[in-house]
Amino acid sequence: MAAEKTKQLPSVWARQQREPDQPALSRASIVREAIVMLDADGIEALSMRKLGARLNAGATSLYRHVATKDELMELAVDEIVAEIAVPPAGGPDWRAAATEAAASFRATALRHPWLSSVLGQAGLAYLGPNLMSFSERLAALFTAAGFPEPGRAIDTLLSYVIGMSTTEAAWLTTVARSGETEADFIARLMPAAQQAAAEHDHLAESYASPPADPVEIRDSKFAYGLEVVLDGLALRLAQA
Amino acid sequence: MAAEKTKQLPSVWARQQREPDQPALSRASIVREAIVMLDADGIEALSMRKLGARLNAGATSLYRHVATKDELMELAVDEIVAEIAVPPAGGPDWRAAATEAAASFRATALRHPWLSSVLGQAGLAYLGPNLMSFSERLAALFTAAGFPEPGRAIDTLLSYVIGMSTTEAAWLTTVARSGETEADFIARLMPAAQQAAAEHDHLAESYASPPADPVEIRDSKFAYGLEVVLDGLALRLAQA
DNA sequence: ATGCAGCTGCGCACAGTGTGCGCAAGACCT
DNA sequence: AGGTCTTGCGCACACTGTGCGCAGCTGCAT
Repeated sequence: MAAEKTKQLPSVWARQQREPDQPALSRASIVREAIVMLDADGIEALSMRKLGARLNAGATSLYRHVATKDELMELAVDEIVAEIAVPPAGGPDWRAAATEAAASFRATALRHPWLSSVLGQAGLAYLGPNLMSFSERLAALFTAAGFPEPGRAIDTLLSYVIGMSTTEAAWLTTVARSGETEADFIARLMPAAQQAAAEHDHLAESYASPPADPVEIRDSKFAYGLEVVLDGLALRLAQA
Repeated sequence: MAAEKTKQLPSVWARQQREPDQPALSRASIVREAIVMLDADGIEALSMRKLGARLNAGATSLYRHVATKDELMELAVDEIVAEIAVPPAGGPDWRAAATEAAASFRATALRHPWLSSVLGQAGLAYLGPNLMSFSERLAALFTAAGFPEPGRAIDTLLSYVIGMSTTEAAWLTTVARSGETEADFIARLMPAAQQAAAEHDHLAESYASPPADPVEIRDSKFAYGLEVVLDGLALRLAQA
């Protein structure tokens, strides 16, 4: 038993060579695997122990490459931000470009729903390289479009996109935790919602409509709000 | 020592009457005290044990009134939502009313920065009574203003407000954790930020401007984006 | 007056969490 | 050949949420 624990057998044959192309443990591999776990089981399922086990390592071994779990999350967020596509600046249609960037942000946030949880706690004060270049590309886009205060326009657009995506991601997480399909979950929630809304005229009416395809509803809701924001921004641009 | 633990002395005189006006433990008092702790020390400082201790009760006693910690958070959120003021519907100026509601939401979110963390994880699927009446009042406001699709207008506005408030709250939480004033924290962060932005032309320029009053900056940033969204909504209203 | 049922609070215990510390073993440079 | 540096790991600590069963109080039925 003690021999098992020390794992150090006297025979050389028992000791296997380490694979050189398998970098064992590295910051990159840790972050990559953390993202896999986060995507699969959500934010509260990620623990250093489980992550270590997934990497054939002890929990505390990870701390050689990552100062703290919070730092790990920062790295994971920055890694994900790289997935957001921002069209190059200088194109003829800034609105189309902004729409594309917004859609890419939303798609990324929905692909990794835990991202919103982290943003809610830590915001965008991360300074990671991918986040910086994301911001830079947005700044280039809006500057080229002629906005006198591109920073404000970006903050406005991003606030909308973050708010809507966060709400959606939280909803999808709740649905996923229930183990049901979205339609089933809605159907099960409906009576409670209608009862809670019974005292409120406008809400009751809005709950009265028959259920439609939830995915389509969310898509068109996002598109509607995005158009509203872009209309407002276009007004600012025209005034400049 | 054993006598201390059982706390049950044989003498009647030692046993003090329970104050009847002190309801000992109740769902309301638990939620109230939880909010106090959340406001004071943030979301990660709230534990059932500490909360119980604050109420002169054991940790597990709370579970008689609250099913789980998550449920406690739901109750706390709904309690806070009651603080958001929405002007009555039917006034002459829907924009002013919407602005007021948005400002009240933001002020509430900044007064209780942990709220954003919870929203990021659970969204608005709560169905609490205060949240329902909040939604109802918004619906009344936008319906009275004449919006053909008040739900979409509300979702758009709320997404912007949530996104901006969440970002702000997260930033303020980070600042608060540092123990410095916001200005000091910014000053300390500046070199790192400038270095990270060095490779990016537009960002470097935006970081080059001298530091201004951060509170004023945030206020005007919020107001700018709000006007943008309301302009976009006004356009929809005019087209109807 | 007596007994019984239900409610409240609590201590114990379990299975987990993040992470500091010190040790062993290998890698690499001198 | 020796010394320094890096990497992984086991142990331990202080803490978390919460299920379980027990003790005492309250109020109602007999």
